[in-house]
Amino acid sequence: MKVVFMGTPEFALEALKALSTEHEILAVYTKEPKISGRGNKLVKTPIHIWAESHGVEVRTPKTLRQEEEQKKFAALNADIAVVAAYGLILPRPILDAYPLGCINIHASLLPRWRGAAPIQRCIEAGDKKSGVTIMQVAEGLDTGDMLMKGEVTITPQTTGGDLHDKLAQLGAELVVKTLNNIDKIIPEKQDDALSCYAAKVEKEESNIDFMMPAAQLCRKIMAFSPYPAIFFEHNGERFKILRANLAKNENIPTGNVLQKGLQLFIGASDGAIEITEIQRQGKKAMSTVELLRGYQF
RNA sequence: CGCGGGGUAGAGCAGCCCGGUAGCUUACCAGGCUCAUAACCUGGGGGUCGGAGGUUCAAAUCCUCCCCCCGCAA
Repeated sequence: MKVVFMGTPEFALEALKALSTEHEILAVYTKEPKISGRGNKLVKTPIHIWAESHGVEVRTPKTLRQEEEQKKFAALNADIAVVAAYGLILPRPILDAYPLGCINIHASLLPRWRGAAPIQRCIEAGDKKSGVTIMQVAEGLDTGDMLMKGEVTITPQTTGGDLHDKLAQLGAELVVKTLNNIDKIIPEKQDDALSCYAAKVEKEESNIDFMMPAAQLCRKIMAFSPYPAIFFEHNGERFKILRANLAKNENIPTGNVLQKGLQLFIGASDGAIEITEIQRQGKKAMSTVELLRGYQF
């Protein structure tokens, strides 16, 4: 099939790679390079870099609202467009440009967790499973008809990063499968009554909230690990918490950070958590045991 | 030129400002003590102090350039 791929972050890359092995990628749409990172350098998206190194045309319009862009899109004459965390809204003319329309790879079991940050929000909420939904793109936010789903389980040890990687992989497999069976798949409507929204992750959220119940704090830490990561401040330094679990038998005052031998605890509102993986500012991530060999709280 | 931290024994850190051939914790090895819930005591091995120049009688420590890692901001 002739495919136009639209995506931006790392999450989309697996899908693009998988599609490229079985289908023809006519062009790639991605966000334009932006000033980012140390030194404020112009950084291209992972999709952009991959496409360039594989000789695929890259397009980086700021918006698809203009008729001119829409015509250029349609002129590619693809069979279908595959979208994965692209970041731009697709207007009607784009959705209707190709015979098979646009399908999206969404990192949740829709209709649960529509929106921007399904990976983090489902762990934070304590869901026992998550997955990927391949769906038709509609005008509403992640409301289109579903074509295919795949599940993965979430354990208390699953971090946002772990889930991200698994879902990216799963999404890649499913989207290929979807394209190969597109004529046999019967689209399934979403039950709006079961939907919920995964709010964008805001910067302020990564500042630790000691008033949270311990269990919830743990989930949030795992959900936000490794990025953006929950942090606390101590001795004027910032420490990212990358992994934590409930500390049942510890009684630590809310908001206190307590070192006990080679263990590190933090008091939440109704109990304590033990930090097991941590990153001191300016340092690499390491197990708490390693840090405590040389650093005293 | 966005702001900043760091690269020192296997691991984690101190020392650097106020130059004088390196220290702590842990791990490892040996011996001792002994049933200790981070067991303890004694002894021991292990380091081109990221790389290259420079200043100096002398540089991990001061100066210059380079490489690598990371936090913040966006």
